[in-house]
Amino acid sequence: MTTRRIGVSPQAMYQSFKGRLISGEFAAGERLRPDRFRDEYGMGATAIREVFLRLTGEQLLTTEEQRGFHMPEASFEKLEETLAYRLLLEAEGARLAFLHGDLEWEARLYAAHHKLAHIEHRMNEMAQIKPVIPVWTRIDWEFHEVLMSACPSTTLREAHRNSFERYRQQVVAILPTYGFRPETIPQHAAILKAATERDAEACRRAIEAHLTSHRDLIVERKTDPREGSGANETRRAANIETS
Amino acid sequence: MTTRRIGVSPQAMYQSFKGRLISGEFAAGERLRPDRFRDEYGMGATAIREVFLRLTGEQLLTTEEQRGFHMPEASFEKLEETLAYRLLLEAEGARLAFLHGDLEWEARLYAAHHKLAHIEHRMNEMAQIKPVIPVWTRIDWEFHEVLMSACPSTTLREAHRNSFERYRQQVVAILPTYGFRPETIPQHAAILKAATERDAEACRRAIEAHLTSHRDLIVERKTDPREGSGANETRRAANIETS
DNA sequence: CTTGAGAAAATTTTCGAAATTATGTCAATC
DNA sequence: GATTGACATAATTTCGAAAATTTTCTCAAG
Repeated sequence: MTTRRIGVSPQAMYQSFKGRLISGEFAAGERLRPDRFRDEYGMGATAIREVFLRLTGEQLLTTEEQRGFHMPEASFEKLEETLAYRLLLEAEGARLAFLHGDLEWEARLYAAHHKLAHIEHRMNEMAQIKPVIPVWTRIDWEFHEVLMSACPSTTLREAHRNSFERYRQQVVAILPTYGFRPETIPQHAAILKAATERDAEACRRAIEAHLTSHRDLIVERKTDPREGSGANETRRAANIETS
Repeated sequence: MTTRRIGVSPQAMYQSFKGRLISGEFAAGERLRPDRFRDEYGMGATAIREVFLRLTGEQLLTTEEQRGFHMPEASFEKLEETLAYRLLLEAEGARLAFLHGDLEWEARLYAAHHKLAHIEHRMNEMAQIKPVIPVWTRIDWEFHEVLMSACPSTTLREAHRNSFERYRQQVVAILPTYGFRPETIPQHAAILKAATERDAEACRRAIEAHLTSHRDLIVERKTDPREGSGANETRRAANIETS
């Protein structure tokens, strides 16, 4: 039903590859050739190419005619733009969710927050957080997705999902901690509190504080360039390993 | 340079077809088979299919595995959702444009408004506006695009473009006048005035009044169902002609 | 008259090869 | 020595046909 011969379905490949695009596996600007992933997914290059085309439509890949596919360029400006974009959508979605969400929704939000707080407290005591980044990314998404889930507009929720993905793509390309800091824990709690009190403006401020706390990190790095320009070196090295 | 053999480039086909998707040529839910347009564009079905995939990523087409491509479904709910989505992005974009726009930008906005007011006054005196809808759509887009152009976030401007296209797709599928009414003229003028005064809140209200004036039309039709359910009949008939 | 199984038809998707375009190399010239 | 042009190489994109899937049609049973 889901598998064809020995390969995976295009839909599964789409989901899988999107996860890789926003988890920092590839460096910004890196060229991605479809036939490079043929064996890995057991599909023809054309089928992979079609998945890439769809990801291009979602701005998670770029393409120039006759130049192939590339990872989108990353920059502080782009990070700020996608941050503001996501903030705009998430604050509005949360506002609408506060108007429509019932007790069931509140309960699901608490459940999602509990999972998130659990893993984040664990990360806080780990020396290397890199291995848990993919699972943390998923749980972080689940929390913000539950927050939006009581918003009745599917259009807005799907746009928010895309903004989340694009923001994360910028974050993992630029920030050495992949977006996690100890401050993240009370920030998520503040969002939960604002949601409980149905205070849209407080929630907007909490989300903004949550997202913009990355800026401190950027300033720190800019004044303390011990390890080069950031996370890209690690990323590139990881790529060399796998090829 | 732009043409290959006898056909057009995929990029040109993409632009052209997107125009057709938001001009009401196809009915909501209609199935669109790539090979149907092979002769028209002088390309293989696969190349057309790839353009469709990209448009799917932009939500201007839908696809289900093994079920081909379809026009997105249209409904009053979806119209309201895309309206709210576009309003959110355009109001924010205009707000930022007010902070960054210079005199040159203001001048371009007046130029765009002049063109728009000209064609809208002409439309107001026409018996059949349908033939000028494509050119009006383009000029209407130009005005709103110039309004956004002083917003420094490319991310937001591109998201707004997509919201405009998706909103228009809903409008032409549902509203018999394709979104044009006599009230449109002073509404555009109100947006221009708010921009001149750099009043973000007034601009937001003007855009909202502009977009939501369609609702009157829906209410009118619902209480006066002289011509069936709306514009779809005309649309479907036009399709039969061409097949 | 409705329902269901099986087969035929139509459609979507995939594939490998061909055509087109970009890139890299090397020699010749200024 | 640097630049330019031609040639060879590599990569991307496109194509038509084959494979896989869904839909439609037929016909018999309840």
